[in-house]
Amino acid sequence: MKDVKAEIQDKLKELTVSALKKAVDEGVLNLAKIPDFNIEVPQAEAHGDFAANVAMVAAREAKMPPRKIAEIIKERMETTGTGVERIEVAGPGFINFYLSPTWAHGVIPVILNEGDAYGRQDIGKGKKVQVEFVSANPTGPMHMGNARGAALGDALASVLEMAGYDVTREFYINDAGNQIENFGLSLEARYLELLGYEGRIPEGGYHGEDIKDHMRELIEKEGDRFLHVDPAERRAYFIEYALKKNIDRMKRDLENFGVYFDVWFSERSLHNEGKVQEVIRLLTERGYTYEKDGALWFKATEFGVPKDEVLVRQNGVPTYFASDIAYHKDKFDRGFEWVIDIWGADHHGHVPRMKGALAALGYDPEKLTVIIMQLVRLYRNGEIARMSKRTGRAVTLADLVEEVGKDAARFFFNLRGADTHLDFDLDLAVKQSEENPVYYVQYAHARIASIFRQAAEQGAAVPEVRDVPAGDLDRLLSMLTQDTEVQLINKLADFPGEIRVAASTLSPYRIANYTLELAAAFHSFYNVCRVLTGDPDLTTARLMLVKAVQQVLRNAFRILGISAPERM
RNA sequence: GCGCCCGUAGCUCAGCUGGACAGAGCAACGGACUUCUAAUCCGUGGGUCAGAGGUUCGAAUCCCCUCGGGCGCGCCA
Repeated sequence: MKDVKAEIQDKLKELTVSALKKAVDEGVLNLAKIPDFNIEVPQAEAHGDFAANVAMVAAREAKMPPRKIAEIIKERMETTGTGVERIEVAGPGFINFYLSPTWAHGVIPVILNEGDAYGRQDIGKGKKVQVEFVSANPTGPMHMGNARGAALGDALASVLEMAGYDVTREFYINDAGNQIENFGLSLEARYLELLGYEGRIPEGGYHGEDIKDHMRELIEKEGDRFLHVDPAERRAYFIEYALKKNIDRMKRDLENFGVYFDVWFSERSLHNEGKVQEVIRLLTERGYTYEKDGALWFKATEFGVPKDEVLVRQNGVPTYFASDIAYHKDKFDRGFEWVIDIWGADHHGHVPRMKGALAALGYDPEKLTVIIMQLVRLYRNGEIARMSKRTGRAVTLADLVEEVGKDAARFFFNLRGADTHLDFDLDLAVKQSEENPVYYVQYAHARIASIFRQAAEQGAAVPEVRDVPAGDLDRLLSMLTQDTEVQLINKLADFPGEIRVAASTLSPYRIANYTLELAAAFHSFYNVCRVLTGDPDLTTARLMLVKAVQQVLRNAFRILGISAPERM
């Protein structure tokens, strides 16, 4: 919960504000109110540890050059006992703060004390949020797009948990509608074919090998008895049979990918419980529907959507849209205060009408956030590979895990934002698995584990922080003054802030990038500083440092769903 | 045609939600293992931030337009 860096920034801001107030009181500076400014970290080290942009922000109102304002504030800054070593005015008017190199050292005991909880924040304040992701059609195996969605959604859910939200992971099973009809017809066609009869897969049906496999297996178990069963009846049986197999397999594949859902929500249950009919009735009651061409339409245009949408087809069957409205209504009725959906880019047109429908029902559309994830383009043998599961040739999530590995795949997907169009070169990913960046970050963890094994042999151990007298702790940690040590410690102090930003911008990829930076800082340190030295105090201090690094790596890995190996 | 996303080094991408000279990895080249794992480190070269305007003290970042790529615009999901 503690954020050493944010505390320093707050303190510097307070110092700056009071200096500025003083100047105003003295009449040297003419400002009606304190301007909105921030304490940021300069990208160039030479510019200090922190910098305030207050002078530039205030320049217009104060009618004074920014550098002059900065000087005025600087002269009135009260820095005794704050760790600030010097202050300089630079560039267009930045006030740069140079702190004692040990300003962040206090983060080490914080990390060691908080352990797995280090980085946890409370910006969510326990708010109930649902993250719905993957939600792949249960008509076949999951593809690369689903894999990306799984990696992204799970990491996002974890980031939100770390940020203090009460998160539920949910998978929506599309076990109703047209595609299920086609699924049944496809299964039936294969069944007939396998028994030497003529079968025809309908337009929009499924041609994959998995459909055949299902029926082959069924024939082994139950023979040809369905030849004489009423077609509608046998299709229903085939659907039940294959759907269960597919869903079980999806659960298994996702678990192998390290993704676990709290809720598997069936679309069919919405129909069975009359919730689809109810939502259609409600929309009609509220005057947002009309009949045309024998179908029932939703007046989406009243909500800024380009065209109205069909809710119930001419044949009386509700559309996917209708059940999706019922589904989202149900989400809010279950008490979620915030609902996040992760959809593929091919569904983005669905967003405004979904929000429109929620508004029509009297729900706040702002409480629904839809993350549009750009599609994965798969390359194989240097060519674009079609990902349609209907060709039966697509690389599945299970293939990916087997070929590339869970850790590499999950890390790779979370290295980029949802916005990026992702080209996944399968050959390259497989071939370069040894060079995959995931090994870089995991190696840092394994190296630290190795140090501890070595330390144990030598009888050196990391002391429990609570066993070390406070004065002693400061003395030990203040020995860590080499550049690589200071940089590494500063990086550790960044973690809580990274969690906050990743959560508030819904960008778990930041955490992956952070692990790369932290690992880089550690590897640099490792090549310069020996941990196990002849000096017991220095050894203890460095053991605490690398223990803290290992802890933060683990916390980040947990979010990303990758393992923390003890050896590599 | 209209809407959404993207365009940063040879390649893949960051760029802290407007800050001080644009960064990293891969690829190329040159160095570092009798010491806790060299799956590592250190160094060198490389960019008109697609293009043109605008807002601002200040723009890769925000707004408008153009060009290029992806995806949508179904009584499919």
